[in-house]
Order: sequence, then structure tokens, then C-alpha cells
Amino acid sequence: MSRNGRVLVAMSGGIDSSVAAVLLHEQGYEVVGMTMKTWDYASSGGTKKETGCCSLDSINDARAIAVNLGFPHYILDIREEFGDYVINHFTEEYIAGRTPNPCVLCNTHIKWDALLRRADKLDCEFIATGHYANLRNENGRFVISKGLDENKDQSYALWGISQESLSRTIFPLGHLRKTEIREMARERGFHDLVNKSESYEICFVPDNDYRGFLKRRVEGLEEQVKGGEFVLEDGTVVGKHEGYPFYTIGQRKGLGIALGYPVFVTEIQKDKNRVVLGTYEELSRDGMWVDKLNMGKYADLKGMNLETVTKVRYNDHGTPATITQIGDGMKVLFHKGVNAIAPGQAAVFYEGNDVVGGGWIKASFRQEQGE
RNA sequence: GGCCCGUUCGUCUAGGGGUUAGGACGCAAGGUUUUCAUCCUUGAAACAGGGGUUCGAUUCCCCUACGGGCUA
Repeated sequence: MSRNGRVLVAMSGGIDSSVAAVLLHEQGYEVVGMTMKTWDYASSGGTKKETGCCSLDSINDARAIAVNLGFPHYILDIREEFGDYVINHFTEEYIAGRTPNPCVLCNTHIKWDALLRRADKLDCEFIATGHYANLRNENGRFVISKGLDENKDQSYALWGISQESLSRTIFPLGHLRKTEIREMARERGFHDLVNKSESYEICFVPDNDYRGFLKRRVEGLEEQVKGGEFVLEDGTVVGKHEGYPFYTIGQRKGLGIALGYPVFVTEIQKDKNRVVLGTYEELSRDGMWVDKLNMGKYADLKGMNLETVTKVRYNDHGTPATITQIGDGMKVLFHKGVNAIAPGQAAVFYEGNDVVGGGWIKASFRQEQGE
């Protein structure tokens, strides 16, 4: 029955990873299911019941699929390593005045490593996830490319995974559309999955209130930073804020500032505890510096320019940009202005549908200030 | 102390004897989204108070309160 080998499938309990497991099973892989527990909801202080990927319900949902199809299912407890690395990084970044992306960080440094280690113990050659992305081997490189379903494409979240990890990874859903996934689940009688609402919050912030989480987690933070000033780009003070860590560049909602026109956070000045506000036009930047690169399609771009479409956020459509590798960092020059570049978020470079690589945004600049 | 002007959603305002009192920003709720955000849709929300005139007053008139201009 193991025509294709053994594969460890990361199952969150949601429809996507469940269908991924089902498909691999039907394709003749010897499937082993694995649900990761990254966080204990009891300790995050929220009052809402568990809804995320690590809840008891989710684990049971994943297990039910495994039982139904007759393959083994395990729970992988990575609370310790996840908490130390991802959550500490998360709070440190906000305190540093940046905007972290814990999901990408987890994929890059925790999830794949943890899965592969467990895969080794269970004699699995491969691991698989329910991400909407494709993967191919070309010129000795493993190249991630966008999922077929443009609206669901998740390649952005995967830029940080090492070549070595990718060499053992399968994305069974990359060539499918969400509507097809739903249809497959329905055909196979998994009606609960079809109706299950998807969870979008950070897995360790189940009530979706990251500000509350930060306040609970960092002793004295709230008192220390509250009462800073909102200023316009010309320095005019227009109000008081809750503290610089509670804002992100590009943010509009929750400022409580009514000037007659919409204003956005354009800059966070940590040292002065100031949050700079500006118009939509004032959010625009011409380029940025990206570091901690992980290259995908090409091993190295040193000494050459590459035309790409670069995303600065998960949900960004991407903007044409010329990228130039300088040392271990990348200089990105956009062909037109890009709004709301937030240091701490990930930048991902695309060539067509292929992920060239990515890194963490260090700083953005306007043309006259660049170079 | 005399003579003028102003007071409309939380904010800035449009309007003007019969209007569902309009808009922008803010706020709230949904939608989109494995981060934070953005974006989209919908919603709640006001005529300073008291008297008149009138079929009818937020609008016209008169007082009271709070704000701006020449004069002793």
C-alpha cells in the first residue's frame, strides 16, 4: 500500500490539511497524521473557548479523519520550543517598534524542523501540509510557486523554509482550488469540515487581541508607554496614543483621530514614543532594505539585479521591483510607490509565479532619502 | 455697560417654514485574510435650553447660557 512512501501530514483539524491527508492517502501514500500543539490556551489569559489550530476540538477533528481512513495520528507537543522562540520574538519585535509575523517565523524556524524530526523517528520520507502552494525541483533547487487558486495562494508564508526541508516536502493542494477542496470534502462525507469556519487569529492569541496579549505578557509595558503623542508629518501634535507597540504602519482603525480625512500610521518612533500619522499618499515609499534572506529559486543573486514582483505583506498583491543583493541583505527598488511598508514583516520576491526568495523588512525609504 | 455675529451626529460641517436633517472623519458590526494591517459592505449617531408666531418651527421672533468684533 506504500507505493509512494510514507508521509507525515501536518493536520490542523481544518478542511485544507484534512483534504491534503485524504488525497495523499488515496494516492497511495502511507499517511501518518500529526497535529501540533503550539500553545496552551489556558495560559494566554483569554476567556474565549479554544477555536484555533491547537485546541482540543481541532485535535479531535484531525484524529477523526485518521480513524475514518485508517491511518495513525499523533500529537506533537512543541509548546516549549514554540513559546520560547516565536512568542518571545513576537513581543520583542513589538517592543522594538516593529510588526512581527509569527506565522512565517514559525514556519521558518519551528514547524518544518519539528515535523521533519518527528518524520525521521516515524520513518517518514516526506512531510506534507495543506498550504496552497506548489513545489518543484529545477536546476538543483527546490522552487516554491504560487498555488493555482490565486485567492488562496499561501506561498508568501513559506519563503523561509530551507532547501533541505523542502526536499522532503509535499504540498498536495497546490494545483487545486478552494471550491474543489470543499467539493472533495463533501463527496467524501466530511460535512462538518465543509461547514467549519476557518480561524484567522494568531494561534497563541485566541481572542484576536494582540494588544491585550502584549499587556498581559510584558509586565509594566502599558504604564511605561501610554500617553505618547500622535503627530503629523510636520510635527503637529494631534492626540495621545496607547503606546507605540500597539500600532502598526498602515493602520487606520483604532486611532480615534478625526481630522476630516482618513489618516494612517506612517512611522513609529520608538525612542520618542511617538506615532506619526499621515495621509494615504504619505504612506508611500519607493524602496526598502530586507535582511535575513532565504533564497529559493536561485542560490545567490550577489552582484546582479533581478526584476521581480515583491510582496510586503501576506495579502499584498505585489509590486514590480528591481532587487539587488548587497551582502546578506537585499535592496528593493519599487517601480511605483508602495504603501504601508512595516519593518518586521516579511518581503517575498516573485519571478512570475515562482518564489525567488524572501527576507525580513528592515527599513523602507523614499527616493530622495535612499542610497 | 451699549450695538452686532455665532451655537447642527463624538469631531469638522451642509442645509433651511413641511427633508428619511446630507457629507467627511471617528466609532461599531459583518465580509476578505493562517501575522499585524489594508480594503469592501452595512449600521448607530445631531438641530444648546425655554418661550412665542404658525395648520406646521431645526429654520422666523424674544429671552437664558457659552463663544467672537467697535465703544466708553
